[in-house]
Order: sequence, then C-alpha cells, then structure tokens
Amino acid sequence: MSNCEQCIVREISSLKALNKEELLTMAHCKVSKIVRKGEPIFEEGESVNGVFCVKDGICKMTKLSANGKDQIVKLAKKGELLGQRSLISDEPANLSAIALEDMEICFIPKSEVIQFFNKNNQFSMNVMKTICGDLKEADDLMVGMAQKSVKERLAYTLLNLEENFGTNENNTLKIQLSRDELASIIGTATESCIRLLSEFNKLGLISLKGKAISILDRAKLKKLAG
Amino acid sequence: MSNCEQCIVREISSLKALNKEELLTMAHCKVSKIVRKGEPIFEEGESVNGVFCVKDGICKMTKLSANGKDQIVKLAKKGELLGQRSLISDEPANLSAIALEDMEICFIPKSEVIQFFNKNNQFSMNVMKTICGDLKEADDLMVGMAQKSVKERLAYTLLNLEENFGTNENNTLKIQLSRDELASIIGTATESCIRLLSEFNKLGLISLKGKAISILDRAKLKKLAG
DNA sequence: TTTAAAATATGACAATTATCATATTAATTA
DNA sequence: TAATTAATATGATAATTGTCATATTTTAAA
Repeated sequence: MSNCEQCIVREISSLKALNKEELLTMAHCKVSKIVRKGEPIFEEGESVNGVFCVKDGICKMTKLSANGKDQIVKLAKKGELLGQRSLISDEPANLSAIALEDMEICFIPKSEVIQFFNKNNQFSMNVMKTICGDLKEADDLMVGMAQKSVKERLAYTLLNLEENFGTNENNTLKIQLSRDELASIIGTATESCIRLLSEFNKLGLISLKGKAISILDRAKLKKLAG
Repeated sequence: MSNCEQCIVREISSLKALNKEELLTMAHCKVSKIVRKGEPIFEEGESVNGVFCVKDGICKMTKLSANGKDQIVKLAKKGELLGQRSLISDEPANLSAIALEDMEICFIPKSEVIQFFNKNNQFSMNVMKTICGDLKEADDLMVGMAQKSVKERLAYTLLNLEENFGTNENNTLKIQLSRDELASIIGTATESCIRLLSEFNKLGLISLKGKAISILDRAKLKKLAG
C-alpha cells in the first residue's frame, strides 16, 4: 500500500485536486498492478467498477467493429485515468484498454471516486475538462476519418505520434506500433498502411528501420496531412 | 422574461436538477430567441460565453474540414444544451450550430452556469453524463467512419434518423435533410449519397418523394448497416 | 541454432468511391 | 407566369483503397 501523496503521476491527472485526507483514504483502497505488454486492462463490455490511473506505460483504447476489426480510438499514457466515462454513465466499458508496453497502473474503486465527485468540486471539474478534451478530439478525428484520404490520415497520425509521445535520441518515434496497429489508428487495411509508409520512405519524408520510424521532413508531411 | 419553472423542455435536460431559486435567477438572466431555418446559433471558432437550451426545432452541429467541406458531427433537438463543452474547456466553439428548422432557443450566460456547477452537484453530474454520452457516440461514429462502407453508413444513418427523430403519419422521416446534408452526415460525396438512395429505393428498402424518405424494410436495412 | 510462426513487404487485381459532365426536376424570384 | 437558380439525378471515368496471393524478413519457440 504505497503512498499516493508522493506519487508524481497524480500531479498530472485530475487527481491533483485531491487534498491530503482524500489522498490518504485513496492510498488505503487503491490497488497497484503491473500489466504486461499485450495484456488487457479491461475489455469492451466489461463492468469496470472503478478507474485505472496510468502510472507508467502506454495503452491503446480499441473498439471492435462489426466487421471483426479492432479500431484504435485513442492512445493513453502516464497520468491518464481510464474508465471515467463508463463510471459516470454507469455503463459497461465502451472500449478495451490493451497495454502497448509493460505498464504500471493503480485501480481506484468506484465508491471512492464517487466520494470525490460528491465532495470535491475541483476534482469534478478536472474530470469534466478531460472528458471534454476527449470529446473534442473524437469529433476532430471523426471529421478526419470522414473527409481525409488514407494518405492524409497517415501523415497526420505520424506527426501526432511524434508530438504526443516524443522521439528517442536517434530521432525515432518513442512509441512502437506494429503496422497493423498503425493501420488500425488511421482506419485502413494493413497493406495500404505498409504501402504508404514505403512511399513516404521513398519520398524521404520518413525513414524506416524495422518498427522504428523517424520523421525526416515535418514540413512536407504537414502539407500532406491536409 | 418568461418563466423557467414551467418550461417543459427544462425537464428533459440537465437543468432538471435546478431548484426553484435557481430557476428563478435563471429566468431573470436567460434570453429567448427565434432562429430561422438555415441561420447559425453560433459558429466554429466563436467564443460563446454561455449555453443555448433548445426549446424547439432541430439543428446540425458541423465542423469545417481542411478540404473545405462541412461535416455534420451531430444533430441536436429539443432539450439539448449547446456549447457545454466549449464552456467547460473555456475554449472557442469546436463546432458550428446551424438551424435545420425554425428554432426556439434560450441563452443562459456562462456566469450563471458556473454558479450551477459550483452549487448544484446533481446538475454537474447531469452535464457530465450528457457529455459522456456524446463521447461514446462520437467514438462509435468514428469507428463506423473508419470501418464501414458508405452503403453501410447510409443504411445505419437512415435507421438512426428514424429512431431519433421519428416519423410522420405517412411514415416519412420527420427530419428533413437535403441530399447534401445527408452526405455530410455519412461522410461522402453528394453524388454517392444520391446514387445509394436510388439503389435503396429500387431495392424497395426505402421510398423517396422529394426530400421525404420513408423506410420500408427495416430488417434488410439493418442487415445492410453491418 | 534450427525451425516454425508471425510480421512486413510488394504485385496484381477488384471493388468502392470521387469527380466531372450533363440532364432533369424543384424551388425562387423577377 | 416565366425566368432563373438551386437541388436532385445519372452516366462516364478516374482515383483511391481493399483483397488476395505470395515473397521476404523478423521474431519466437523448440
């Protein structure tokens, strides 16, 4: 039962609104756990009964479409709370959360979160702002899906991945996705994604060394992204 | 300065959590107005500084894409509050709201809404639930855009329009959209939309009399919707 | 290491969808 | 009402994207 007060991650999430007492009670009921790469944190349709705070690692939030393909709706990283929407709507999870790397997460039970909602207005506002941010992003992505070509979406996504997850010293994107996963973000067939990556590579916009992708020409990519 | 207590529409929105005093102060500061078909309530990029409560009529929430086309992200009807996300995030509107019919709306200033957030927890929860509903819908629509064909999206959308807005006595959809607007919901070219409507018509799934659409074979449409 | 399996890559082709041209019909307005 | 404009409709064609086949490379397992 580790300390929540000293958890650095707390500071970058909605939980930063909590006071010392609240953090103390949370420390008593939260459950920390490790989730290995590829393992689910929760799956679409499950009743989650709490929220998960991401302490380290990245996961993908996916939804199974009618044709049997998984679509990646969002990528979540350190500091994010998972399962908020489900908790507030009192509904089963609409998305699955699957670790893309080994992760460290804390589970905070629903009863506790409800207490925070009831007693701490700032916490409520923080959560609301986060969800509003997600909504704006979802609307924007939806418009992109509807109006942009696959090529534009790939260019856009690559720039986004760099912006949101950063690069290693050798300039490669920190986040490592399979071609299949990348295709599942931009909403296309794996082969189409691979083909366009090759094309970008040949055009000198990016470079490919296995899964590692580096962005070489941001300006041209930005133009391509529409 | 009409009465808010007796407004029937209030009962079906987040505002139903407000008590008599709150309703009274709201009645004093709210501004009612009529918006004619085709006119904007607010536009993308504007600072709205409050929320609009839809008392009557339907509007489309659209976003301009990079290619210059408007995408319809959502349709809003009686009882919905517009501009909540923008108010909470303290950002300009991400979407435009344009009347599809003559509308009756009330404007409630930001300062007032903030008061409700601070003092009335149930109101906050109601708003949160609404936004969570919007988020779920947006995620689902995004997956649909990414994974479904235009034909599937059209079938799905027609069924949705019937379910959400109902039919007239003669079985035609109550909501009247131009082909262009329908195309802008499903995210396709107007011509493609028209072509598929004709196809559905020939297959006996729907019938077309000008703008009026009736659904004849729900079961087959549902199958087509994927 | 060797083998098997999975991921990546590329070609060939088919299906879907967009674009442009042009009728036809409906709605506006002079 | 006639004239003009806008909306709907359809054909022809091109562009985009998906699917299937099949290498090739990488990764994992025996």
